[in-house]
Amino acid sequence: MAVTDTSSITTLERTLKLVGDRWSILIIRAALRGVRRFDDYQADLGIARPILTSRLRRLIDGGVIAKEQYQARPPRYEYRLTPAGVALSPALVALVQWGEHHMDHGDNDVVLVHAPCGTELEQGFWCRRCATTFTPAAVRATSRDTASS
Amino acid sequence: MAVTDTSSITTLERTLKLVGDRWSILIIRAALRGVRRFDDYQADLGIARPILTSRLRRLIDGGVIAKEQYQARPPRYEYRLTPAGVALSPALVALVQWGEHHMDHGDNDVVLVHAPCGTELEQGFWCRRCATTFTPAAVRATSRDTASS
DNA sequence: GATGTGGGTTCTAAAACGAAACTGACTTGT
DNA sequence: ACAAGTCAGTTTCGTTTTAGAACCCACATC
Repeated sequence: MAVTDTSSITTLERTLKLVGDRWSILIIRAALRGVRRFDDYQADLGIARPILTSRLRRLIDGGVIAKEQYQARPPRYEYRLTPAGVALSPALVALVQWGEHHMDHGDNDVVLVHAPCGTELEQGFWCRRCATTFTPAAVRATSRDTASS
Repeated sequence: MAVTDTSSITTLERTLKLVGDRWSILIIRAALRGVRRFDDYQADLGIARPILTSRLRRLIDGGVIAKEQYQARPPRYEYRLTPAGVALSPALVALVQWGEHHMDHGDNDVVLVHAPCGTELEQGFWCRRCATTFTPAAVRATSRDTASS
């Protein structure tokens, strides 16, 4: 399975440097749930305040979260996802999905479903041209130049 | 967007405790690429040996990787993904995809494509019943009982 | 003027990480 | 037989990150 190749190591590594820790993904999920303010993140996640400070800064630098002032005096800010941050939700969903299916989940049997019909969703790769879904085995990495040729 | 709910916190947290560090995902990618042996992981990733030891142990305990003896004397082992480990590839792909699109990638423009036709893949949520793809906005979390009703 | 709130910083201890060397059980070459 | 090499780790030690508790500051409210 050729999901990656040598030259893409850097990108994944940098992505993981940004969100590949125990808190960032949880912060992003909290943001998706509507959490906006410092203290709310702190209470919601049970994260230590200095860590939250540094994670928020890193996510802001990485373009995942935007810090917006919502009142002038005293200056108060809220932290909300950028479009790039929202675009991380497939990764988040993939992790939640995997956890629900493969971790020994004692008490909770939560599943993610297609809201309109209630059917459990599958996550797949979609080819627009072929109008088909396919498995990881049919994924290939290539450079952008040759991809469009 | 209702990707998650309160009761699934535990599962995501436990999932991240298993694979939410800087190395585990990279180890899994190496395994997907065919890396099998201790020293090969070490050389491929540039990871410190003691860390590799502890990560492999954790991934084995988590059911992501299996340790198999491939020769008896001296006992030598290889570390390969279990089906659960392979099932993490959508999450891995989602992260790679996101990185390619949203990180400022200076020099590498690698994209993931549908191997048969070379078209860049999209990652989506697929509803088997409706035979349609949909966005994160149409995802809802529910308990397993009510999901199938 | 006392207390509360939001958004942090400082300080210190604990844990994780990394580099390099060492161990142990064999295999291979001479 | 003896030296050197391979694989899969462990040990040691020093550095970096992370966690937790407490503190600080500007302002708002009672």
